[in-house]
Amino acid sequence: MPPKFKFTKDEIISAALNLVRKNGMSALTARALAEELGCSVKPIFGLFKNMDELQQSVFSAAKNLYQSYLQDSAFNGEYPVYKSAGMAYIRFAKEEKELFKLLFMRDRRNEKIEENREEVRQFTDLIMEKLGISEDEAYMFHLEMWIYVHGIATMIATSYLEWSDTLVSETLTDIFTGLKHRYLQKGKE
Amino acid sequence: MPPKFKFTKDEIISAALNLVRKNGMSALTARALAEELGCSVKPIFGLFKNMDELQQSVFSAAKNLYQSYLQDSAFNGEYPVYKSAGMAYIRFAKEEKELFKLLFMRDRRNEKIEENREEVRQFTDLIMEKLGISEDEAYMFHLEMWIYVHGIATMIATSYLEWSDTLVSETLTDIFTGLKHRYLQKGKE
DNA sequence: AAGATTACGCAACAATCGTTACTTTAAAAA
DNA sequence: TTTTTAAAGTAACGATTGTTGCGTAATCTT
Repeated sequence: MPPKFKFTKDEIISAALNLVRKNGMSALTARALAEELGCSVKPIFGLFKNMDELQQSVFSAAKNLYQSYLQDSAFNGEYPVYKSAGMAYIRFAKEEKELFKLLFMRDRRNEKIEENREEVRQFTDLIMEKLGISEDEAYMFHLEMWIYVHGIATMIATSYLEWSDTLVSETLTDIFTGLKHRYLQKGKE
Repeated sequence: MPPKFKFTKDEIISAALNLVRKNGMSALTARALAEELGCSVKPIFGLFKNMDELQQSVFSAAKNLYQSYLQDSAFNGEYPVYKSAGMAYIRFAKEEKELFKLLFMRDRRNEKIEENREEVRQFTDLIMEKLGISEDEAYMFHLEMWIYVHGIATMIATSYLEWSDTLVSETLTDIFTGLKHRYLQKGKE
């Protein structure tokens, strides 16, 4: 009886993500999104309770996009498993600067990295096995490595640094090697 | 003939900086600042052309505060000169999270670190002398070191990481040592 | 002490935001 | 074909922002 929906939730989220990836979350206004979709604001509020709910959806969509970067990098086989995660993080920072800021340069007062070791368990396990060090050491190893990856990524996302994939790759290897020597030496003392 | 000014430019900037350091630049509105000062918005626009000009002034004030961190750390003598700069950067990130974001986590499309080598000349000179490597190598050395410092600082500023000064200091030394070995070895090849 | 000058407080303006009555209209059901 | 139902369009509302005109009042000059 009623007219069909002009847009699906996914179409709206996709258009919203498009706005956000170009100019950040602040560019996501009801009217701007309506213009992007070529309609009034009504269809938006028909499918989403309010702009907050839509923002959450866009945030999730951004996470999914990052996950696809991780997957692609891992299955690509260009790098070893552990390294491919770092390369994906940095490539995401380069190609999706606004989304990277949204996901990884936001305030995290309620989710400290030190508190959710579980999330990085896959990485620490890899390192434990590869280097034959304890879990605590592997955790610190990964944290130090990730600080470096995060440093490069944030610099690239803010357009403060422009490094080629090759240079990034070489440097990550150097850093990894340096860390490895330090941690293996630590074990001998 | 006219009544006295109720506030000086510096007083206004100081109050504005107070708002920004607590809740970021978006918290700096004309009315909020007027409330903070206990006056109407008129005195603000009497001394500043518009809010943009005031924002610039607050930005400069934030830079000055960071400079004082650098100075204090350098003259303190707790760390070697080069290290004190990194420690100051990280301490600033910890104690002035919002100002750190404002200064060092903003978009820099027009001022790439690779383009203004001059700004970091003081550091590269230090490293050239200390390690006896070329200017290009010293620049890369500093860049790698600074990526690490920046990584820690941004994590701390976003409350994603909480490290004691001691842990930061020890880790920076380890990283520095690792880098030094790599760069000295590179020279021998 | 009176006058001139101008900073200040009040209140309004336009612009922009999220949100929502009210109306229109498309499309399924009769 | 007509009726019904709800999605979509229009346009308004209230809130918040920067900014400014107007009247008041403070203080220096005379």
